[in-house]
Amino acid sequence: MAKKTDSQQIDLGLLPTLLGYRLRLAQLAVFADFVVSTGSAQMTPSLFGALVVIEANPGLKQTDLARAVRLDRSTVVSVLDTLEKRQLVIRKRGLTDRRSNALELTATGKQLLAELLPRIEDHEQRLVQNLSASEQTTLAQLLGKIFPAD
Amino acid sequence: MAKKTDSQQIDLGLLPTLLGYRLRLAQLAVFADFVVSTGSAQMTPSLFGALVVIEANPGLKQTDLARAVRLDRSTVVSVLDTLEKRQLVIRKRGLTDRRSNALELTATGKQLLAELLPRIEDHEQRLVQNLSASEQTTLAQLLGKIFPAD
DNA sequence: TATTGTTATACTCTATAACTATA
DNA sequence: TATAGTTATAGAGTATAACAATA
Repeated sequence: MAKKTDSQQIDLGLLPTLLGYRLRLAQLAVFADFVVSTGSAQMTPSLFGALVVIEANPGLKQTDLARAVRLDRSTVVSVLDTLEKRQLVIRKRGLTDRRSNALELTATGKQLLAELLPRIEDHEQRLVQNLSASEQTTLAQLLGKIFPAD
Repeated sequence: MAKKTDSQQIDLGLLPTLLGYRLRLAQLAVFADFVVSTGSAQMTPSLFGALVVIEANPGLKQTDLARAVRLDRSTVVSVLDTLEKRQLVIRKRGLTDRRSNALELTATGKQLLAELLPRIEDHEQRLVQNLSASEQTTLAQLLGKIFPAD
């Protein structure tokens, strides 16, 4: 029996013209692919981001990490709890300031990150596979103009 | 006294090259501006999206709305509870199928949406103010290629 | 049997405020 | 006094599973 209230084509109105709507859809797709790409590692963009920043800035303190990844200090605590529980990161006592922690990747953390990098590369490629090289550059530039943040 | 662990420039590593990172930043900016733009109305992109879709498809049922805005049916229940509590939407009993609700904007809902539209217009303009008209078109196209969804 | 809306529940992500230890 | 990290707590936002009414 055919449906009474026939669903099929719902009119999205002006939504598709809104940047925020586009971004949300794009992000849903990105997140889903990210998780698949990193599969067994139980990774999320946020955990991965923390690993990357710590690797690039060994010894940085939590407050700085928080600013870098745009999270509250308290939020970073739980990110690090997760990472430390998985033995990917260690919190060393700050040398000069004993209030702070000096964050570093463990050997395991470095190894995982190294393994992850090519997968993230693939992930990135998959996302933009419908774009030419120049389109990819353009997209990055345009997004950068909306929110400059390198 | 100057800071010991000098924060300032944290290296974000490869993050700025990742589409997901760019999208997240862009979305943070969009959301913040959206809330400011709609200010007094206590709006969110998600509530606004529901209003738009209901206006464009009066009488649609919750399941269809859920599919349209890519939320679970159960999630849509709470969205509609909020909207109905604010008297912006009504759930009418389905005519042909009494299991379903036929969703409609109330007069208040239509009015609010009408008032909101120019503000959303401004909001959108503000976001892309650093882009030329052609760049705006390009951006929409490129995002559409990554996640085609009109 | 299947679908619609709903509830109960839970999980993730995030922030605010207050605490402690250090400075 | 001020800062670093932490805890306790709470609020969005989301989903899954099970349920009653209806098909």
